[in-house]
Amino acid sequence: MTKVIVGISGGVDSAVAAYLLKQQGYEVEGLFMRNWDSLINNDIEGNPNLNKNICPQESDYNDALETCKILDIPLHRVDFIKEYWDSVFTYFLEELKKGRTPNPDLLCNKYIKFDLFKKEAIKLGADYMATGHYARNIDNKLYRAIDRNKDQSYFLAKISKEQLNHVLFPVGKLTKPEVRQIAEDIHLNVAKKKDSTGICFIGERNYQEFIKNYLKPNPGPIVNVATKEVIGTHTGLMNYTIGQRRNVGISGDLERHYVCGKDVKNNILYVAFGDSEYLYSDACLLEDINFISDARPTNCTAKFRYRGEDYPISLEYLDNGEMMVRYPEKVKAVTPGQACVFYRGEECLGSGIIKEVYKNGEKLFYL
RNA sequence: UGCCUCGUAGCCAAGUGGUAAGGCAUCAGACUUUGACUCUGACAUUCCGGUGGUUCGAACCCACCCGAGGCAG
Repeated sequence: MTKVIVGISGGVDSAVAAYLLKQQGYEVEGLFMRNWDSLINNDIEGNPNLNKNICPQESDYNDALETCKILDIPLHRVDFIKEYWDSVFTYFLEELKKGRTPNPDLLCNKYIKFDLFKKEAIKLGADYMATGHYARNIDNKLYRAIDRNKDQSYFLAKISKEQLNHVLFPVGKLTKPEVRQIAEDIHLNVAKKKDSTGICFIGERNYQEFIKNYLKPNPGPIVNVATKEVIGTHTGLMNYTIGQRRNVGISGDLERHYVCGKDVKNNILYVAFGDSEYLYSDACLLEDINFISDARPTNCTAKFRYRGEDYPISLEYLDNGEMMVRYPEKVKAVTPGQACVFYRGEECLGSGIIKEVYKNGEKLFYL
């Protein structure tokens, strides 16, 4: 019998994934993973769960146990707290120090779920591993989920083709409502559990407070990018992302204002007013390129943020391994540190990390 | 010292006799496996610098006081 180890998180998607595999005749076992410990990791400020008598990770574990009992499958457990810290969280902090906006979940998939977790699954005798991701793996090609609203292929865009070997995404062919319906039909304990949000394995946090646990705030001037006027004080560049409106902390006889750039060297936060041209760009330079697909197109589409739109782009492959992406349509709030993920139709081809942002052939001085 | 203007929620700011617009900020939700963006809702319970007065009735009219600024000098 073919054995599949399913990453059981304590949520609906992985639970339904396990159920579906069992229906298909696989020998299914669950593996619960814990990668964050609020006490060990000094996750104090901005943590809404400290005063609760059970931490959410343990509560999720209990849900996972209950789910596996209902499905009548065994549940294993493994902790990668140190590994998560070393290969995901330190990167996250280093990027923040550079004034960039990292997306730790892409690294979590690359280094934890589709590496350490997979190795653990193999140790447990797995022929395949499976997760509750909304994405599709067809012959080691990564495709978007059928449910475009829940598609998570963006988060998988840093893994390799090899990492897709023997990987199943059972809910990728279903819509979220269908998954919920199945969960209800088989009376799963987590059928109505709210979708999780926030950094994967860490959860919802007051972001600025959360960061304070690890990085010293360094206040500086907020400058109107159009007039160069100083119009306020920021709490530390790491607390802001490009395109951000809320929590910028200036007020007065003004229109809506958005963070449009950062000068890390001079500790300046640049702000633009209204639907400003300063928020748009038409090209960006990518580093840390990863291709899942063998295809190397010069024209395709791309997303610049999770749940962002698809934009038509052209790709230029540079000699140093970096890439120049051009999008004549102009895109709002393209942000250094975020992943630019390439698609050709339904296939997710790969990604690069945004390094510099350009408009009219010039690197934007405020980014 | 004389004259003038102004003083409305955290910040701007309408309203000039009939019972407090709006914007920004903020807060709370929705959405969301990255910090957004977007959307929805709440936001001066008799109060418009203070104290008196006129009036059926004032933030809006009058007097004085306090405070901010400007012009004379």
